[in-house]
This record gives sequence, C-alpha cells and structure tokens, in this order.
Amino acid sequence: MSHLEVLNTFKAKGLKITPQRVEVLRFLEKNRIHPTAQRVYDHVVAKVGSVSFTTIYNTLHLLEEIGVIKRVVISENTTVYDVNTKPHGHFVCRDCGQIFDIDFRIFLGDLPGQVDTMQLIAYGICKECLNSTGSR
Amino acid sequence: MSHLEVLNTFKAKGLKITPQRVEVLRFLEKNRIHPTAQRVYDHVVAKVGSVSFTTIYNTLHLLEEIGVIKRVVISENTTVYDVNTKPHGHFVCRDCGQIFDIDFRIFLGDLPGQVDTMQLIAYGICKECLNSTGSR
DNA sequence: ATTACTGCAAAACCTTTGCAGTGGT
DNA sequence: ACCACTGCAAAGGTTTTGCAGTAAT
Repeated sequence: MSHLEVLNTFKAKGLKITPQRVEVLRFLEKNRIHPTAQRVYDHVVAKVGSVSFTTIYNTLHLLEEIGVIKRVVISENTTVYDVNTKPHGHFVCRDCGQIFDIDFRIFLGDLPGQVDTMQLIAYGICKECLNSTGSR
Repeated sequence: MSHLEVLNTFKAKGLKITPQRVEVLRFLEKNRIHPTAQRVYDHVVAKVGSVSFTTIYNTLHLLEEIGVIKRVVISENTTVYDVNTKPHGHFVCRDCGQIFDIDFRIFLGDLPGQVDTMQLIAYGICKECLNSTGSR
C-alpha cells in the first residue's frame, strides 16, 4: 500500500490525518530500515517538532491493524516495524545491528495446526562487519 | 547435553551446584514445554521453596552461555526457553499459547553475511483449538 | 576459609493507560 | 461543533543491578 492509499484508507475510516501520522508514514516508506519505535520517534520529533511515544505507538498499532506494517520482534528487547510488502525473512547483524530482508523457500514437516503467519530470522555477521573485523 | 553432563560442566568451571540450579535444570529437561522465566520460577518455588527471579535469570543466562538452552522470543512480551537439541522451528498457537516443535527444510536466497543461528516461528491455531472453536 | 550464589529492594526499559486539552473535519 | 488525536504523567510487566548475607566447595 502506498503513502496515498494509506491516507485514503484513513479518510474512508473517519480517521484523521495529522502531521505526526503523515510523518510516521513518510519515514516508514522512504527509509526501509526496519526502525524501532524510538527511531520513528526521533525522526518525527526532528520533522514535526512535537510528538509523544503515545502517538508513535498509537500510529504504529493503527498501521499494523490496517496491514500496512508488520511488527517484528528481533530480540528480547528490540521490536522493529517493517513496511509490509511480500513475504520475506530477516537477517540481523549481531555486530552493527542492521536488518536486511532475505528471500527463502521453506518446506514444513508435520504441523500441529493451521499456520497463518511465519517469521524467519537469521542471525549472523554482515559482510561489511566481516570485512572490518580487526580494523576497529 | 544431559542433566549430568551439565552438572559436570558446572564442576569443571568451578561453578556451584545449588538446589535452585538443579531444580531449574530438572524442570527444563523433564517438561519440554518451552517455559517462560515465570513458569520456571513457579516450578522452582514449589520444589525448593526458596528462589528469586534474580537466581532464575542468573541460571537461565548461565545455561544459555553454556549452550544447554536457547532463548526464544515468541512475541513482544513473551520470551521462552528451549532445551537445545537439534535445530527446529516453533509453532505458536495464538489461542491457547502452546508452543510445538516443528521440522523444516529451508533454502535461503542471497545472504548479506554469515549466518550462525536461525529462528523460525509459525503462528496459527493448533488442531486442538481448531476443533473446540465455538464450543467455548 | 574462600568465593560463588542467593535474594531483596530498587532501578531500568519499553510499552500501555487515563485523562485533560487540542485540533482535524 | 464534534469527536478523534495528542501528549503528559503515571502505571505495568519483565529483566537487570547493587549489595549484604549465605552456602557450596
């Protein structure tokens, strides 16, 4: 869903288009860096001047319900938000913390029920960090 | 690693074998239910009578470092511990919360670095809950 | 006798909630 | 003018930390 489509969905549902919400959306769509709530907050503060975490979380939850973004729990104390396009996995660099999208094909064994979502996270060291090992 | 092997590793490293640690280990090995720290705590309180969360976390971290267990973050507010055997994925029932081990075969696309761990979680509704839908 | 471990209390962290005031529509 | 949204401050839940006392070796 594009920027404008999302805003139209908002209108259609009687939801209001506030500067804070617009800026959250812009940030998520332009910089696909899988940001934490904190990073979204930082950006919106810088752009709009006034935001609270309440509003950030409110907006992120809203976008999640609409299906525009997905919550990804990367580790015990890190949750990031991902602009929802096609299904994909994530590669998390243990060193620099960057998160990359990865493709995968999977074959599941016997399942104990009906699957509706799947999450794949690969943890490791990214090429950049592998190369710079020792030079830091 | 078996119960006894773990205790030997403890000895070898000069770590002490306390009633609390023994009971944490027993619980994890006998009941492979992917417990939260809280559940481990509950069990050990019931058995030993005296534990603190400090000790539970201390022990779980220790076992994780040694490689006996793995931390699995199931959702934003749920972390469970898994006795580390062979690689496998998890199926989480959104309804009853039960966690099942599942087998899978995977083919990864281009990777941005060196992978050392992988985590697969499938979310859905387990057969049991599917059958009882409506009767509750 | 050492020194690692336990456990309390307090802090840290992230996320949520209640509520009054503000601002899209 | 409505009522959804913002934002503060406070609460909630889980994990961590500092430190004194305790217990395994």
